[in-house]
Amino acid sequence: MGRARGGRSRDRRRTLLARGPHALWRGEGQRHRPRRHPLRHRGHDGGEVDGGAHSAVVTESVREILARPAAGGGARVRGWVKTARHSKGVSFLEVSDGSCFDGLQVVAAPELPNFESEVRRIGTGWAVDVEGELADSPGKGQRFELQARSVAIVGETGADYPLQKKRHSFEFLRDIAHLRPRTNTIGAVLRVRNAASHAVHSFFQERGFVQLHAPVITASDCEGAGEMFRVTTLDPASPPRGEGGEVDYAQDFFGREAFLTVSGQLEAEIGAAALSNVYTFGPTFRAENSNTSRHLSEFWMVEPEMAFCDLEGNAELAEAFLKHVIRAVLERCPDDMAFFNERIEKGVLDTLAHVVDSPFERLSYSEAVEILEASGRDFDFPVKWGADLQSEHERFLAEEHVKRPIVVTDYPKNIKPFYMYVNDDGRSVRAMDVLVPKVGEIIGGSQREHRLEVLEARMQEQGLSQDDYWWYLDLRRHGSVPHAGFGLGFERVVQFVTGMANIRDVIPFPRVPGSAEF
RNA sequence: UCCCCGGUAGCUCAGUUGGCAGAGCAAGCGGCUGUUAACCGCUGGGUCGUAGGUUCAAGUCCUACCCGGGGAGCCA
Repeated sequence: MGRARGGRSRDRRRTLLARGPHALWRGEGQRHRPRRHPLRHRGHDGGEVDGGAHSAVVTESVREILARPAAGGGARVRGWVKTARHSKGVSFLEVSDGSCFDGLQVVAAPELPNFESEVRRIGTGWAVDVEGELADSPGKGQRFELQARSVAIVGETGADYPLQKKRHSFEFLRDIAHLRPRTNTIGAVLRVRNAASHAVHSFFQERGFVQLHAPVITASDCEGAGEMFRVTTLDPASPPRGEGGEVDYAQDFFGREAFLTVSGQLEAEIGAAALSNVYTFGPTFRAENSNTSRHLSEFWMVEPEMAFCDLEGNAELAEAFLKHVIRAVLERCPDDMAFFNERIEKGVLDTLAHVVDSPFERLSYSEAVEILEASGRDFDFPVKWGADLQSEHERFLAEEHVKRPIVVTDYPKNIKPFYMYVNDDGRSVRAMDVLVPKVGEIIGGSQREHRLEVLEARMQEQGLSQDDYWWYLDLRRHGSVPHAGFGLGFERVVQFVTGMANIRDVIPFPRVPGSAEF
């Protein structure tokens, strides 16, 4: 960011960047205040702020301009040209600032002093600062247009600017992740992702949950879940070694082995054992060599944990939660969602409306097995009580059998982790998976084993050291209560809502095996 | 990690039985009074993923590797 390349203009840009968040905060607040002349703005201290070309003050966003009740009055737009159409007597620029799906059409006439010298050269991707009069547009495709009084060039593009006015493959866009937020699709994804993220917090906050900040660095391999990324400051070329030649992690930064977290669940359980209802929402890391459209090495996970709660309450919360997030996105991003419905996955709006309006299907694992056995399908993997459900089984249940999200509960004990509550039948645990069409497992959760003796027995069965989990066991010695929670893959929710086929395209900077550019 | 498919211009792709490397878009130049992925004309642009091999001749056939996609496993 602060690399000193150019002289003056570089410095100015840095100043703008430095003021950015503050200016944005003020811009957000504008919506709740009476409208005023868009070219004159008040600072937060009430003073007038320079509306000149280099002010850091955010004027109206394109979204706000397009939401004006009527044309007339001045307006200013700063953003990036999505497409430019030039003819001899007029130039059209579609300018987008990312505030909404649509750009604002700018009409530039030859009377502008820089029409020949600059305006007619403007192409896709140029950054511009335009002031003018907002008018009803005589053309089709937009309600308003900005008739420019001045068009200032802020930044040009080189001849090698890769984004064109045509469809690009998502594979290509991943290679230019620094530019792809400027595309229609990724821009829409990022706005939807933002709305969904906000909805995660609003859902829990409205219900009195406390957000618990789980650690990113952890010393124990929490659930025995998958490969973990090691965190170390030892010299990889010559780490200190013990007498047997093994690496001596006692000399490492934390005095022991450390890793990036694969789940905040165990810490969330600590929170629930005091604050009753908590949730975590943060990045999670898995070093699995997974190469699929549904896995990332770094992803965001939402993990609520509730004291005095059983599996039924857990499932109810999961259902209410998904519906809340979907409703929030539909309400807040209608234009973006219309685009996804049209260009990315036809019918996704109907699917989401159906999900929001109908209750999730509930099935026990045993019932699911019976349904699969009775389906007459020739599955690649045989269906048998005791074996985990395969992708093809989950897909059949969610996509064909009920055609909406489905909650499968009470899985065989042997295929689930040690911390899940053992049912009275002794062979199943109070686990649940929420399966949705296309994406598959979107939520995994359980009622936790809060009985010390049972938990210890389970850990012994699975060969886990009680020393490593001493604090987890200690929670069961002091005021232990039934509790439950789940983990939800945030990117999978965004995938489900947008209809995007590949999870790498719903996170701004995807990390997958062999790739951590940007 | 396994199975299948692919890699040709900046992008998206075509390339016949092994016989001169192609198109559309983009870029550059010119034209066009209101466009909507604007339109019309002209011009430039190639390590055919990489390294070997077969052949008079390889984008095309063979081998290995690299990268990407789809599916599977693992999971969220």
